[in-house]
Amino acid sequence: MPISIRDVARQLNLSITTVSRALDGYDDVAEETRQRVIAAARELGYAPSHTARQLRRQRADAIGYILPTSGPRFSDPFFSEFIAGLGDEATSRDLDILVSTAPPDSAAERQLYERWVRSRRVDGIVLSRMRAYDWRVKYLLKSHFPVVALGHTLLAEDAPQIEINARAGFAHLVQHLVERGHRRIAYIGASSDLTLQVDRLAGYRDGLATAQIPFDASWIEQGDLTRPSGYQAALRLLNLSEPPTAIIGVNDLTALGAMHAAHEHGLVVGRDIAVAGYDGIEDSEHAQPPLTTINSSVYSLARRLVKMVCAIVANEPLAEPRTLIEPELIVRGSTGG
Amino acid sequence: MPISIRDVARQLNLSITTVSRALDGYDDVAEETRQRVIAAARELGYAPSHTARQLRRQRADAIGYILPTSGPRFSDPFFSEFIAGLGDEATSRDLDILVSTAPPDSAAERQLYERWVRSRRVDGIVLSRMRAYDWRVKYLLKSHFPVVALGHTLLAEDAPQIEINARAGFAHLVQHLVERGHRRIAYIGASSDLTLQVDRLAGYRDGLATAQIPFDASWIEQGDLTRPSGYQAALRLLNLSEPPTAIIGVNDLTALGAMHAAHEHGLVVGRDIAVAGYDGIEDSEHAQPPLTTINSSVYSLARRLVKMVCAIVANEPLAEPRTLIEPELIVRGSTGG
DNA sequence: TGGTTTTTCCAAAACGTTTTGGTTAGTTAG
DNA sequence: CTAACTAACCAAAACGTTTTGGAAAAACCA
Repeated sequence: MPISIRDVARQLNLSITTVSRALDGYDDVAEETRQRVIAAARELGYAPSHTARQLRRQRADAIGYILPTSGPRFSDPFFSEFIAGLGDEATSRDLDILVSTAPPDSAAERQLYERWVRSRRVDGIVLSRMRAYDWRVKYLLKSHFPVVALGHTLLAEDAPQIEINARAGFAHLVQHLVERGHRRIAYIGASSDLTLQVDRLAGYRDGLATAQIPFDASWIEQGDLTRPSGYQAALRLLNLSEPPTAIIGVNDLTALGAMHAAHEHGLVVGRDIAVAGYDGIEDSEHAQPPLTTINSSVYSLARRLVKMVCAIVANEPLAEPRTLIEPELIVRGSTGG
Repeated sequence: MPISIRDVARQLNLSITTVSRALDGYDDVAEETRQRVIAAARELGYAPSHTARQLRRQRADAIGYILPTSGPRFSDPFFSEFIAGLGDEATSRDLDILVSTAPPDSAAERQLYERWVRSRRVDGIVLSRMRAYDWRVKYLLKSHFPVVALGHTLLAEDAPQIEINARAGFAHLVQHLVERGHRRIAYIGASSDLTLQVDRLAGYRDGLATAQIPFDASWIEQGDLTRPSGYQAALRLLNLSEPPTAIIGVNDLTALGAMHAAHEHGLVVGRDIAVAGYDGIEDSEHAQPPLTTINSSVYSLARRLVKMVCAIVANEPLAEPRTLIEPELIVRGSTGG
């Protein structure tokens, strides 16, 4: 059914070698022959079998990304932006993104990564949602498998990465709130397994220290990076005998959930209470009022990661195996801006 | 570097045939031999090359989905839910989802589909955002390529599909608004190239006719399924000399944008104006007030589509080549519920 | 004219599996 | 004892390309 190179060769009474070399631009095929081959291939609708090329060239022409899903209500816009960036960069290089899904830190996740690596299903892997002692990094580095990460781990050996300086960003965010007169500043975090939590909490504490505000553990809550968990955590904070006058969410979704809780508590966000987040997802602009956040351009980060992993696959030296990007604070109505 | 079946065979002094048949469960290998093979494979960390298996078995073990992207601000939660559903169902079947990105109805999109089909890159393709005269359906059917679609086209021959009865859903939604006392009900749609627009507009008009409200073209606006376009369209509607008292968005993002415009216009959504959407994305619950919408469980639809395309790939008869699902109206605060 | 170089084609091997079609030794039944 | 059957292994072919290493004819130069 599908046209193979043998069909083209037969029609032209040439060898399959000549057809292959003609289509691939080898200079030992006469130009006239090349044009005949190109015309016949087009006429017959021939395209090389991707699988056969993969096998011969030892290339999958795909970059892998495992989406950390947790069931049906998986609607974090971070990931649709991230995948769009991965996809657009891959497409521009005639690569595809191979996507699979697994709950983070599960046996299923492990099996997937191992399956991909062992069977050479993809040429490289992009990681996100880094854990402090991330087995994925250990495994992939040990396997000498091309990998890049958004964010860092606390491991002695780490994957090549792009990192946003969240610690500085958070300190800056606290400073912004202090300048707005806030002294009771709460923080809703995530699991301390995730290095993003480690960094952002550290930044928060840096900011407090700089402003000489004593750290108070009752201002700390934990969510799971989702809007509902941010909502629940904020309800608890708002029910304190001395509630905070400002809440920082570990990410935008958490902060959006906290805004919801504040609204339900009869507070006017931006006047009675300040709320801020992190990531700069599109939803943060559309909140009411718009959410103050720290912008990390997810789409372009994703594109850079693909570029980076492709360089590794091609055995090119990385200009910068670790890139640290200074984030940008975007002040909007949710902190009275 | 990677372990091949030859390494396993050499270690056991067996043929590669025996190793292959032992691992694949053939009954012409002695049980004792099989156990030795399994142990050696595990010890050596052998996994079959996916590529070589693909070539021999003529299977890609992947389902393709091309994400209709339009640049960096691509953050429609519909797609992260959809991909999560695709991925989870595929994973449960030891398949992967191959994702690529292209602007809808572009040359790039066409090239991608053709590349995938011709090179047998994927075993089947899932389509969404159906166009009325969708070239993709024509091309894939003509190529006898396994394909399933979320939604229908207006073509004489259509792909196997799952369809939500949006027409009836919209009529019902209009009825709901009429019961709430609304007679000036506007509709913000999308491009009429998309069959979702054709169906939802028809349902809107059905609802007006049933309520004996004359259709008024000045209540019709067009967006592009994004929040910002919904916002702009709603501003225009609200600036009419006789503005509508209710606005229906073609999808939830459009409606959320319209809510934003209403807020800016000083209107209280759910009291001064009603707004409703379609899709039931998670964001619709979290709007303030929560958005009345028509629920279509994106995640489970995606899972069903994967199941369906796998049946086609396996040459199994489809229980239902066309499934029509009746949607559920979810009344929330945005329509005064 | 003969030797050397260049052009342009081609057979075979390679990639790593799975499947086909045997072969051989051991066992069983008449 | 002999013929038929079964168990359990194996070489070769297959999948569809790309690459290696020639071979042969034409062109060039002394």
